Amino acid sequence: MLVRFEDGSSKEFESKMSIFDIIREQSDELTKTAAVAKVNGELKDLRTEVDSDCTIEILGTDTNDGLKTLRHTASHVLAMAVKELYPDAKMTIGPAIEEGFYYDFDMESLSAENLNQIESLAKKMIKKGSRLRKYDLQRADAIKLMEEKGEPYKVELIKDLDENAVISFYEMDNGFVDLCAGPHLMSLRQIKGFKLISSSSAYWRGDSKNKSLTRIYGTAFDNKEDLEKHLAMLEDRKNRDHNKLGRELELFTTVDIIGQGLPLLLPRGTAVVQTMQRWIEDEEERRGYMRTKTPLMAKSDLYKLSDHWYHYKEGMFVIGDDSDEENIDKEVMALRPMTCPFQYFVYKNSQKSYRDLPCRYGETSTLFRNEDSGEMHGLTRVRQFTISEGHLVVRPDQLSEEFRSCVDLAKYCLTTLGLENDVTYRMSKWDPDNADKYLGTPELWDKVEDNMRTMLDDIGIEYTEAVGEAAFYGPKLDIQAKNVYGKEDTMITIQLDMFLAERYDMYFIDKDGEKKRPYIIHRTSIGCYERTLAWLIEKYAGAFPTWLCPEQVRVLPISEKYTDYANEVKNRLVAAGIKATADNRSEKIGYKIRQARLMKLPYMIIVGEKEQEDKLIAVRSRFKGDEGQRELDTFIKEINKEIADKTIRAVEVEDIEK
RNA sequence: GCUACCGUGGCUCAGAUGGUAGAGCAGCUGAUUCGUAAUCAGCAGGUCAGGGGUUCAAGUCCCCUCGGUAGCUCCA
Repeated sequence: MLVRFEDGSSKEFESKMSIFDIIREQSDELTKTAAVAKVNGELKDLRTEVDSDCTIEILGTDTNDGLKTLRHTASHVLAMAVKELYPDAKMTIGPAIEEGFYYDFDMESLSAENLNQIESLAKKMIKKGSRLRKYDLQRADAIKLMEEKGEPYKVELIKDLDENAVISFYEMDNGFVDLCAGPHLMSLRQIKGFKLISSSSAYWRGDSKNKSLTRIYGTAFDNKEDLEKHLAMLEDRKNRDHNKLGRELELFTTVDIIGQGLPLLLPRGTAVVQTMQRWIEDEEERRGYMRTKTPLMAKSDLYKLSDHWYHYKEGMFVIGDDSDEENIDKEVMALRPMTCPFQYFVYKNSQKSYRDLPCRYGETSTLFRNEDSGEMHGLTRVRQFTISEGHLVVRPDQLSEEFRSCVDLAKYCLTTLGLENDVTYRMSKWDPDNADKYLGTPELWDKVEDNMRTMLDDIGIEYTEAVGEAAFYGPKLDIQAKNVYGKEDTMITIQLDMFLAERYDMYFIDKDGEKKRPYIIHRTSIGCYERTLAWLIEKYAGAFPTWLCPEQVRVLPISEKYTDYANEVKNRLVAAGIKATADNRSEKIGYKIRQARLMKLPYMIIVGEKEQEDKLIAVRSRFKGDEGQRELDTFIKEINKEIADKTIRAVEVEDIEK
């Protein structure tokens, strides 16, 4: 057989051979770094035997697939160590994930100390080294083996496989065996950095009805330096975490007695949000939106009309008891979890002609959602939030153009905030296997999803498709972003809805004089302000672009002698519309600068004898450090341009201290 | 909602095995009047999240509630 290699070379082999042996024929060195291989483009374990002409791409531990293989093998080492220390632990699954691996066990939960013990044993095992031997069993034998080993979860996994599936196992030198499809490293010696990160819990098969398992997260690398770098990066993330930074920078706080998921925006946080809100409201109005202001609550009947009541009552704050038979006539209200029906009634206030469409309604809308207690987090998952909500009522022939304009607006917002490269687009589809969760028929869903796909392809954005992520009334384009810990959230969503117009009996009179159903686009432009603020804090580590800063300039007199001049400068800045303050405390200049830097201010103006005499100012920025003296008017002109243009100024000097 | 961990002055944290709370920063007062990331001194500040229990004695042990963190599950 003829084996072709990635580099273009090829070699003839007599008989069938494992990929590993083929690699060894090539070079002994290569066996030290090779982790896995692609045979004719398909990922294969190095133990795989080839017996016909093929192309082989050898993937080292420095490649994505190679590192993934290494980490998968590391998860087996973890399992081996756990089984040695906790023989009663039952193994379940242990895959490689983005930044490492995890393994789920049915066992007691673990303390940090337990984790350390497991880690040291695992490291010892790696140091000792072991080859991994792979062997296949028929289904029945596989079940028998795992029953003998007392691994009920493995038995369950095997039973899910096809009757005549061949099931592979990997065995270590010490006899530790794990059911696994592979691929795996040939031996443990390639694992050079191993670290357990945390333990937590996870449900068996990801279903909250199932048993809660103990999950151990870890990571592994093919060299120590990368591990160190990774751990340093994990540490650095904490410094960007909005939940920590946002409190330090006095942007928001929470108060036990006020309640979970109910953050208080402090003056600084409010200033940032207000700046965004004014910008977005103006921008939307420029784009033909009409602003509404609708009630924060309504009778339950309103939500019944849309089916929200039946689909999401658990997620609503209901006022009054609708199960109280005695007072069946008593009004039951609910705080609104969305704005849709309110704006529908704005539309329905007058009869609409085809000429009136599209109707674009926008509202800075406060919503209430009764999230489960374990779900709340900082500003990203809260029970009350304010969103740049909007609904477009459109004729079918306008759908495509209006959808595009919504995407356009969202992209404009992202670009202006400097976030456009940090998002991914996801088309969220319904789940035909859970049809009762959705309104409408499969035919309609197929139609509207095809429609969305066409529009997305037309616009030319790259997107993934996700089953079961749709709203109950239609598919969504979700714009996703990851937080500092890599957890993904929806920042912006644009949804197609072909059901609710009928529910609320919305129509327009078409050219032919007939009543027609409009389509509705549910959308947000900048998302909800709390979540977007959180995202911005993490993106900029609290050092917002100047136009968003709650305090743009702080005037720092060298000593109290120059307080009057400092105030004069500050007053002129404020009069010019700049968010400026003066720090007139009798502190040394270095101290004042330090504090202003810690609060991540973009500009400091330092005034002393020289400036007062020459009627100048000395500028220090977080972008360039000491920028020297200039006229105040020049500075005002420059900063006002920076604010008006929403410039994102690049930082040219590094912080001396974090 | 589940599992685990955590909750000590505004903030960050120290307070083995139960013996009656301590530091730094911030704050206040005074001194200092200073040229680009921390001037000095003094003062004040805590029913140790809340409630219940065990004990001669609880910040420390147990239970409940509230709140926080991580992961899971959920997210119109």
